[in-house]
Amino acid sequence: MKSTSSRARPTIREVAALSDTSIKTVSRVINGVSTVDPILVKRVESAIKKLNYRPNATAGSLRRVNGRTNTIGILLKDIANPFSSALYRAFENLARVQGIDVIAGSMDEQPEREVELIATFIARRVDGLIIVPTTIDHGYLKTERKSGMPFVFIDRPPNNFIADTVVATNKKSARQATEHLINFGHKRIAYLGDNQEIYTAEQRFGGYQEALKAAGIKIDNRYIHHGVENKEEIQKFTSELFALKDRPTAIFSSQNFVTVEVLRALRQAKLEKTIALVGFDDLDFADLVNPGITLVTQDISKMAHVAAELLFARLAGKKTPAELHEIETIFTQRGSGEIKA
Amino acid sequence: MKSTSSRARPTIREVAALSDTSIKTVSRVINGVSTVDPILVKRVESAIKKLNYRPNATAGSLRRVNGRTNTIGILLKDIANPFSSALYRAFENLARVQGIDVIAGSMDEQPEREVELIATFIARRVDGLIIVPTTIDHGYLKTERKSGMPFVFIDRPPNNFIADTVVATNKKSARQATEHLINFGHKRIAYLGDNQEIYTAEQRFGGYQEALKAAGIKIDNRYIHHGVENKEEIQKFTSELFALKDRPTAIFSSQNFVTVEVLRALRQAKLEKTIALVGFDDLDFADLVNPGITLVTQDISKMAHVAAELLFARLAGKKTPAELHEIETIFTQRGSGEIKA
DNA sequence: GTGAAAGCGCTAACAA
DNA sequence: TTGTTAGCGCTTTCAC
Repeated sequence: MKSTSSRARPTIREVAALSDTSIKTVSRVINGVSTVDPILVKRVESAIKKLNYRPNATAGSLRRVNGRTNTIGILLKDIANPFSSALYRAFENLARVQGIDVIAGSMDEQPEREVELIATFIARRVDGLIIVPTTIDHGYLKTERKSGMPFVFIDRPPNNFIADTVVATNKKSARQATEHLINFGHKRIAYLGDNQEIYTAEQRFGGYQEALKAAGIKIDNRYIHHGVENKEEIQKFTSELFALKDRPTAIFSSQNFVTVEVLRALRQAKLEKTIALVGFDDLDFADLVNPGITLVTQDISKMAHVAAELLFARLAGKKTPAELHEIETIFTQRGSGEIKA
Repeated sequence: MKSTSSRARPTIREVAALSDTSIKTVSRVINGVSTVDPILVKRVESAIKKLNYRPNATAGSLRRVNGRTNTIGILLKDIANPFSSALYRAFENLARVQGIDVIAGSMDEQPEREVELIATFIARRVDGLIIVPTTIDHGYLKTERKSGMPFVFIDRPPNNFIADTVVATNKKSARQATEHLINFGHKRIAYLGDNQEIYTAEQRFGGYQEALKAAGIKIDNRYIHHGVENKEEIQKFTSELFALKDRPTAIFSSQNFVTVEVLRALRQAKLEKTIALVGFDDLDFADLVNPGITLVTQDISKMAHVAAELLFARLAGKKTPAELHEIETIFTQRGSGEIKA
């Protein structure tokens, strides 16, 4: 037998030697197999304590029959964004009760970063992957699926790849939000949102358009802005908007940080009580400003639950076709959306 | 040789067979060893592509000479809290450039959860650990250090355990914030903060006390509240506070979510322009309410940088005594803290 | 420059 | 119930 190095971590072999039994018995004790003599269990446990032995989980999964690492990976837009971190936390809670750990990565909408992170996670042999995808052809995942790795997409569906997907009712909810403004007499309604290549932005803009069309309101491109790279861009667009003779009487903002910038611009122009505002996504201070901000909120907890259940079911062997789940949103009126035209 | 199962992932052995070379050469190609014949490199690379081979990182680290997994663990209070997620993101960025992955866990101030998560992370053989500790005796980590695992504590120091620590200048900054209120003529200044067993709360309360003492103001316990389990509790305390005949003319709030609740209470009582307010921690809407909220903000990015550098230095073998770094905060006046008594 | 053999720490299979 | 042996997929050692 090898000499016990005092620097390195003790291994299962050293525990077996100290407790005068075999490594297999130690393995049984570690894994809580009930058929071990209680006396041996005691001996092994005291040896573990004495040596401060910590089983090596990565070594264990190497030979394990299903090769599971009890880890899932989650790819987010940006963990520092409240939507992402709330999603992450929801998954953390759901995974923990299954004894599963979560590893995460932020992609910042960069496709090459998505590919890179997926490669990293596969190299770590995660059991499954939850993905808020970037705008990219996901065909490259097809070969990956052959190895049995389950994927669940959340917030946006994949492109050119079929997999379980959980999204909010983006189009329908955006339409309802816009109709809400129309019901308050608005006809000149501005739209600000992200690049239309992004699924959620495209859907929400679609809902906005549907509402206007249904109400017989012509779409005016001067009121519409896609692509919100940075705050300055939003400030520039809104200041031009507010300067128009026939400026809009209401604004629909299709994303949380866009709403924040729009609000900032409205307050600077002292128009926050004049121009109506409805936003998509939650803001934790929505009720703290005056007027409060009327918002369409995604049910993040529900989305995470549905996605997690799907993933766990796939891990448990569920073989049915990929499912698409649309989760209802929550609409909360707080004042900004109820300003009349 | 074993037969190639079409279901399982290909291994290095199958790549070697297909490229008609040895597994050692494949290993060299994967790891970018330069001494391989370019022709062999080509053959191996095309076999990798053909088989869609993905190296197993966990298997690799098992035999690797330093045993590194290129993973660090980070233990947070709650990843859904903006302070935590900003920290996480900062570490993610810093680790990525070193080719290191980050795994995280939320502890919700529960000591048993801390112990559990540390055990999990050690079982995964993380190379190092960044910890926002709960209130617990960290003596149990002493045995762990013998195995060479570096620990860096952030936001709060460990108890009964010496390790690198990065904190904000909590006491000094709280004192300055309180002095700021005193300079605006306030003598009745309320304090709301977390349980004093929590280091940051205790330090910040200490700074508050120092400022009052230095100004010759007697501390009035009716104005002080420790322990902020839930929102209702804060609402209850503030409503009692506002009902006092000699109610405070200013409030110092020692934590982000406490400030939000205080603000909510002030607005409900229509006192937000009457009672001054200074808060510790950042709020992303500080400039969007009226008056804007005067805040002491921690330099999260700097804290993460310093902590990460410490950790990487320890991983690189730095053996000097444990260091304590105090990072300066940023004070931003926005109106709420400049209301006169 | 290349490869055969050993072994990392653990679990599976099977024998005792 | 317990232990022995093989082997997970890779890196290391060392000989060629």
